[in-house]
Amino acid sequence: MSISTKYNPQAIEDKWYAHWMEKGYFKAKANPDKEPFTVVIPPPNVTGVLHMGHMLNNTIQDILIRKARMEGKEALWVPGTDHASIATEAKVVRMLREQGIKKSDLSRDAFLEHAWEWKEKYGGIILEQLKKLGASCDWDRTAFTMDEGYHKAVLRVFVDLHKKGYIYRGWRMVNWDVEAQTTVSNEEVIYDDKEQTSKLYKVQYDIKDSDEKVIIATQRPETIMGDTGIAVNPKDDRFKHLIGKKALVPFINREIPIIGDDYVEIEFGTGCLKVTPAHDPNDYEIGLRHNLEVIDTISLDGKLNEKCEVPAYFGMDRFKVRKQIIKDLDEAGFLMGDEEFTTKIGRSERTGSVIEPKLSLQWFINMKEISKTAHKVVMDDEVQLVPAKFKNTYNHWMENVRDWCISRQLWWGQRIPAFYYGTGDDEYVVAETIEEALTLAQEKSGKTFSASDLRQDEDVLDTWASSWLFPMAVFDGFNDDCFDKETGKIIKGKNADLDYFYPTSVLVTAPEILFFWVARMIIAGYEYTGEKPFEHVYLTGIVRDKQRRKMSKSLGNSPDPLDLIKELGADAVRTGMLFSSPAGNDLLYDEKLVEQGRNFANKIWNAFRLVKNWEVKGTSMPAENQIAVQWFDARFNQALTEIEDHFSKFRMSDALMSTYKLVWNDFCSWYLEMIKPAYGEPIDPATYEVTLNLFEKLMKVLHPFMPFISEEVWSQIRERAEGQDIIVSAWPIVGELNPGLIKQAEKVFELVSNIRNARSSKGLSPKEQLDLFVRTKDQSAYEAFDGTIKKLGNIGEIQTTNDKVENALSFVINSDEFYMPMAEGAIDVEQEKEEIQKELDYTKGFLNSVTKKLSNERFVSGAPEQVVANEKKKQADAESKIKVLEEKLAGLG
RNA sequence: GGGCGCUUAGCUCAGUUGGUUCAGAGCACCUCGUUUACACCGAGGGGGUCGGGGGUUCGAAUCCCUCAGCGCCCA
Repeated sequence: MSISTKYNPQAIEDKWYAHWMEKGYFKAKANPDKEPFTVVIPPPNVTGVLHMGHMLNNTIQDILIRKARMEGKEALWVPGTDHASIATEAKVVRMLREQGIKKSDLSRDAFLEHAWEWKEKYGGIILEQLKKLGASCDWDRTAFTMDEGYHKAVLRVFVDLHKKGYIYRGWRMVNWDVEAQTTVSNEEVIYDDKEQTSKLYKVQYDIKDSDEKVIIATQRPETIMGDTGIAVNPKDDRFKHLIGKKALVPFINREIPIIGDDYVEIEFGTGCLKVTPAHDPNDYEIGLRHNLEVIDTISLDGKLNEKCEVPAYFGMDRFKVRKQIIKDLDEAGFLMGDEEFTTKIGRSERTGSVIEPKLSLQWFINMKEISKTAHKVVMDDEVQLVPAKFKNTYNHWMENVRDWCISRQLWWGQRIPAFYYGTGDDEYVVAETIEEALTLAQEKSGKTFSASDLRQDEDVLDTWASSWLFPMAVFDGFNDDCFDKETGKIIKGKNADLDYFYPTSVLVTAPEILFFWVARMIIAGYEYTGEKPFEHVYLTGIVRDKQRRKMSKSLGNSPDPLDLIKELGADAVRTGMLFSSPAGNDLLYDEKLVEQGRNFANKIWNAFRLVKNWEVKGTSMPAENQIAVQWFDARFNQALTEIEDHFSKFRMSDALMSTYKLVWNDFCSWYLEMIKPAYGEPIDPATYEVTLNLFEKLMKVLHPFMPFISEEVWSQIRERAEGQDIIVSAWPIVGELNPGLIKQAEKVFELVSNIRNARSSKGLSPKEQLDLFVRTKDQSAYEAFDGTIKKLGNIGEIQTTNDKVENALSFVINSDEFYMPMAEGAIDVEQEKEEIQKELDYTKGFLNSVTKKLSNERFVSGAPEQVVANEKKKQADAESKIKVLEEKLAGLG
């Protein structure tokens, strides 16, 4: 059989993915005989393309799912996408603009048609890309947050929460994105990495009935016309006498009160703060405290309106007005100078335009009450965050949880099911359908309406207000059968999938969306099912480049994952991502890591070639192979124990590293070398069979990490019947541990290393065979491994001796002495003496420190028995080693 | 400004309640090697006073204080 010396992943990967799909291995269904293991994907955005973050995130999910599947669980990974209201709408608007179509020229329905078209065309790309990675999702269950059922669920929840009193409508200071013409959440406002230099302008205000003036400092002089107060710190001796007087706004001479408020920092600026409640969140709060008027001088498009009372500014953009008013103030003598200061300017994550704080009527969810359980369960580890350090962050957010503004001034998404029948603030009803709304409206108002009298709210819901239902909604948990509108709960026993697969097992996601999404899913989960949505939340790190910069398209520092897969293979990419990725730690991406993964695949491939190319013939298993098999079996069990432990703690990269070392070091470097027949010689059938078994077990452990190569090797290593694929094979069980044997083997390996080392230190070729004399008290220690030592150390004869051997290469391990006789004159006695003396000095120093410790009365009485006993053993070992070395030295003359 | 966290070998990180194998792993690096699975390899090797200082203790990478630097979340 001829197999390439290089592993070539491309053809193999596509072949196996197609095979798995065809066999339906990814599909899961409610099966009471099995334990469920469920993962729902963090739905990628429909506008997205696969980036390195997805690679990491989905690799981890696939590893968990594949392992669970092999463990005999009903493993279900539900894929899906979310509709990404703002991002998608922005994309569609841009696309239309390129075609010369303005959104404002389209009706809502016409626009949505374009949006759906766009979604159908591009929305599934990312899921297709995940297949290249090997993701074993149940694709039949692919969910989308605007699917018909999902859409209904979102509306149903809105109606329900409104009924329960959690949803209300109110005026709030929101982050207004002038360009996208919508509010965005606090989390969607980004502040520049670097602080920016901005100017603080000093503007003088006259005081009514007084010759005194106040000078305020502001970075937004264009909002002056919206001022309704001047605030000073009541402790500020410079100004406190002014409190209660009236100041006059420049140009328009509006009388505004001077008030005292602790918020004002005495040191900052001039110590006088102009208060513009309509255009600054802090000012709004001050305004509330002092009952100040709210004058909204900036329109939704970012231009000043008539309320600013200066006709020259009407319809002018806020930033243009800033430039203009500085000139005007200066000319009129109000400007008293400016100073530079550093600030951070908030911009919209979506459009990059400067966020305008704006007072507006929005829908909110009152979070205090509804989030209580979700707060508690994480603190109590009922829902476990991994790594646990995120509990702190979570706690802090929950303790200060703020109401959630859920309306967005967009068209793409779930339109808020509120229907207005009049213009009054309270003249509306909330209902799932217009028919219900009509009934409710008539009941509430006592009047008779037709459908056309009702006007549905123009806004849609925040995308997170749909994705927070994901773990329930993907199982159609809000359908008419199982959702009880009276109690606002999902009833058990009405939905087989939900009953079986929910709560899900693990959620794997990025810490960035801990609040956006994770916390809210926990809230929704308890609200509707009374249960957690998932047992564990595994928070991955962020993928960064070597300079620790976040990977991003705009920086161009992210490789294209698909190119990478094409070049090096999906298995390599998967392991590469994982090699350096402890939970919650950022991953510094380096293509070297992926290359390491590729090298690993190649190593496995060549080990496979070696074994597969052996000629099988002969008699029984030789003794050295028997011990090798026993040892590797013990080592495998030990490693598997470690690997299981790592998995149980979600230490995925450690689990991979243990597997890597088991395969490369223990199996390839030691075991295969131990049993490898001499060149051209056949291997005995028993050793061959056992080796195939071991290889199979290794491939199983490897499968979750490297599904493709493990399946390929599995398929070739033995004849397989239909359906005997590794993906559905049984995960190995830890067998008998044999720590004694492992220890013994370690000693032997150390001996082999010493032999090789001694040889190479004398410049001898490894091919040159030597004999070995062993001087030891425990002759049995090395006996079992005689054959191994001969083979790996290229030793001719092994003999025990009671005497020193002259003219030999020698070394000491613990208190055992080893000699390899050399030709006369090959040993440099002086050099030898020097080396022994060096080791002797070191050992004496070591003994000294141990003895000192043991002669310390407080140590002997204070330390645990075990520790003291151990020190005593160290002392004895050192003493005997010194004796051996001294004898040796004496023997050399 | 408030809260949380980090600093261990050139790089990325382990190090569980202070005390067996406590100073480790992978990669990188250096030397040697075209040995018959693999140079995407093999054999061997060097490298850290655990950020600085102080304290508790018989004993500290591990606990406490402090200084310095970095990061994250919230305002």
